[in-house]
Amino acid sequence: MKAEIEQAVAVAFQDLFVAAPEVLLSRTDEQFGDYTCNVALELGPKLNKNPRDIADALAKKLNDNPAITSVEVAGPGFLNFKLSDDALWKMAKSKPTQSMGGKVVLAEYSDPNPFKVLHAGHLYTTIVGDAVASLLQQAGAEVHRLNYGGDVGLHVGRAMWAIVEFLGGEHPEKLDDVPADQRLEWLSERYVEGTTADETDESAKAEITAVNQRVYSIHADNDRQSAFAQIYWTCRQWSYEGFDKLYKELQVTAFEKYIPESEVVKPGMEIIEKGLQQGVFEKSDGAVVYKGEKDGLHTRVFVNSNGLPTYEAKDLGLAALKWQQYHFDLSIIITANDILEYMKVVVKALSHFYPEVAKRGKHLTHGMIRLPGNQKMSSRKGNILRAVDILDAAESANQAVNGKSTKETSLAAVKYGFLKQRVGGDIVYDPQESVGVQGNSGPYLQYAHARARSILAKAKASDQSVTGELQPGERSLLRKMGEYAEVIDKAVTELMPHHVCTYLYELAQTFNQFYEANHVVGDEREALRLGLVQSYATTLKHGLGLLGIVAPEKM
RNA sequence: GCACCCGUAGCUCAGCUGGAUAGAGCGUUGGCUUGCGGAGCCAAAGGUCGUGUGUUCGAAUCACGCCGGGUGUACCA
Repeated sequence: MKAEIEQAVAVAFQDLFVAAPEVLLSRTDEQFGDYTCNVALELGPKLNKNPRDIADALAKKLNDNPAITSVEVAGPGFLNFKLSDDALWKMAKSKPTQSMGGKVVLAEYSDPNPFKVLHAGHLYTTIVGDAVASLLQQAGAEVHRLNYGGDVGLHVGRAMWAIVEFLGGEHPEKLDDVPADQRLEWLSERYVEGTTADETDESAKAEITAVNQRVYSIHADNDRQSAFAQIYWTCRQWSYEGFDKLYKELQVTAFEKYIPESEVVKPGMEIIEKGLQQGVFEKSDGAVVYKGEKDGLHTRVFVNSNGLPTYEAKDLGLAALKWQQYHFDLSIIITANDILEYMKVVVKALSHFYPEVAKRGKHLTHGMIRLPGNQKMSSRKGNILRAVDILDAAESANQAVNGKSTKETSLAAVKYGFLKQRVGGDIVYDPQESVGVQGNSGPYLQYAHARARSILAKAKASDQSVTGELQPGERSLLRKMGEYAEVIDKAVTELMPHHVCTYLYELAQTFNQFYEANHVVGDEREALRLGLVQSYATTLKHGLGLLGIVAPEKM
């Protein structure tokens, strides 16, 4: 409908003034109409004409469009369109655009590292990534959800060193003594110990460097036998099992697969070799570096002086691997913004080998996840904000505020609390507010949905497909529902799920206003109004579904 | 130093491909209930959109400077 009117305006404009403008309609305050268009204002000066005259001429020409009941010229030259009731009904039924139809999209997010805990940032990208992936999927994309994590690297060296210390030597059988429900906790304690030793103890540091090398060797030699390797594989498995358990609890869409860093070492190193020959990379102080200064960036180490690949080299390998396996149209990576500059260097280096891959990549970044009150968290020493801390906080706040806590509401609280904020800056998560019985929260929307369902349940089964002339309150509601498809399209284009949150909340408010003033069950307009309620509940549920939030029938 | 990000109501945030009186939630103050789920609705108070200049018919939105906060800046990820 929007596109049709834009087209009509463009044609009318061309008829009148020859010039062919790009016409964009936007939503406007209901007091002005349904859509507004400022093309006259934009082009008036260029055509040396008074914008109001242009607008008047356009309005006259557009007045016979059946979808439009009135075109008014307002202010300095806005064209305000009021749609017919028929058009509104049609729009409320329209589906979001299949703008990604047939496209292959990779979505990489969450990315926790084995041997470490899942922290609040991982939780955030898990939830946002799931929503972004769902949005793209509904737009027709073939989405592959990928999870990449460091099963090799310095942090593993640190953890493995401390694990062996703890076990009093390379005794894999002693791992049996660690209770199954405490494995993740136990591993992260070892990691913290290893990190402390690495930073404070010179001899430990040397040992950790050696242990790190040995971990790489496990993969290079495909070692499943040695005592050291057995410890490694067991602990890595513990990590993956722990991650899976959390994802299941979160009720997010399952990942298609994990890509462990160890698998991208080889392809990464091959690119480094090639790049050294071609002069893309150079040796410096025993390390292999990419000099980013020539591109306005900075120099980064891709292979350290011990001959081990850094994250940079592995990321090159990851990109190559993804490309070979999927030949994607778009590859999204969601991470914290502290690696933004880093990623630019990697992408620049990558563009020498896979220019198309570099072009099709999209890096979404987010800020710190904080609790209210600005509690400082050090990522170094283990006193970080963990994923489970957030979930626990939501649950106890739910209990405290509402006197009861269900999994549905607690999860909705966390997910909506994260998602309603624009992806980019720091995220403040307030458990109290997120479970809030009033206000802009996940549980509020769940309640709004349940209430609508309850009205429908109360009504006698009747024809809910009645359309017809609308009264003001009905019209406002239907008008708002018609925005849904546009909002989803916008969220897809911008990869910004928060637009969906903002909209759903506004929709619920619009409904509540309607509901306050209009009876549904038993009213002479019951059939038509039931149709509106039905459509509202469905829209709400669908929107929440895209955000990964369930909408129960009852609460 | 250089690069990038951020600065909108007491708090947490929308709005940013320039447009009509800058919007929500929480909190504060007041009102609405013999009615479909009051977890609601209505209303009030609260803003030099960090700051200055510029571009424009028009700037929270674009450009540049400044102030304030954050992150990155060679062998961590």
